[in-house]
Amino acid sequence: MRLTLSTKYAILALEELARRESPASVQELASAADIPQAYLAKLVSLLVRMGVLTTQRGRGGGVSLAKPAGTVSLKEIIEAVEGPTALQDCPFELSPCAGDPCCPLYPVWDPLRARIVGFLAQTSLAEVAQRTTPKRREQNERDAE
Amino acid sequence: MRLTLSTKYAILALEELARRESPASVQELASAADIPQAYLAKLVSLLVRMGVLTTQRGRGGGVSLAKPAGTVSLKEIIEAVEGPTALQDCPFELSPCAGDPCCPLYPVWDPLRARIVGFLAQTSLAEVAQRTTPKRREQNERDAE
DNA sequence: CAATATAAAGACAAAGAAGTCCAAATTAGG
DNA sequence: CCTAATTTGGACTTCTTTGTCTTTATATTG
Repeated sequence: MRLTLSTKYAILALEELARRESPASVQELASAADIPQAYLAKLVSLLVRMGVLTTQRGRGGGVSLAKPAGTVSLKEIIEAVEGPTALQDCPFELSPCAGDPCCPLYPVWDPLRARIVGFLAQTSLAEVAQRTTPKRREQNERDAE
Repeated sequence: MRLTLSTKYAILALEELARRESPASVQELASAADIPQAYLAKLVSLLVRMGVLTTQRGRGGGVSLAKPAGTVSLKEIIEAVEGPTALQDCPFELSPCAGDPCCPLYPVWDPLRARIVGFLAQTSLAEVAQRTTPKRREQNERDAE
């Protein structure tokens, strides 16, 4: 359960993409979601390798979702960015939590973790994109200043 | 909710200390809890400044808890190490979660966060030290190799 | 006082995350 | 074919975390 800024960027960019019909360029996504463009370009590259995005080079090209937004879970995105085991271990790192009942925090942490992961697996990009209100977008824009 | 290795080290070292009656040297703690000694020395120094530990220099000196282990919460320790707001924000960092209902993850994350923080506030170092079984200690020692 | 054991503090190195820049490859349109 | 718009890839910087090393300050014991 160690999430970096890259996860935030990935979710924000994919969210933005899910709200559009047509492909968007990295530049458009970066400015819409307020993400450093060159950094996002690398993230996009990673997400293509992980099968979350597809891209089209050249004029008129851009980035598209590899699957419908309703079928992409947050869990999938996080694992693509942070690695396949990112959601398994305890944030305290006292030990790899999933499967070590000897950890003193295990009895409390594990059920919570299970609920979080369950939620992430259940929640699709489409839902997040829809749930993000215009109000929140304005807030983000203000934060950016 | 951004926790680093330092938090793990702090909890392990304090746990070890809580199991003893008398002060222990940084060296003893480091080897018992398998933490790099010089790094732990700095952590101890921080925890002294934050009022969690007291130290005694010179021969026969060492590190002691500033308060009884039953009165030190995990929350306190985490905030001492990571900063006072470490437990407030969302691990996805989509926005500062505590108090931003516009975040699309807020409705799900915030109750979970509240439960985690509640647990951390309720759980004392003494409980964790007690709950840590000898089996776990052996496991940690094996892991160290 | 001398020797020893200890914490404290600072400089430094290593590794990873975040961010920037630039050149190359690819595609569309004129 | 040429140009513009794109992604791709690599080199590089900067910052934070983690880790090491050395010196200094402080206390105890004999």
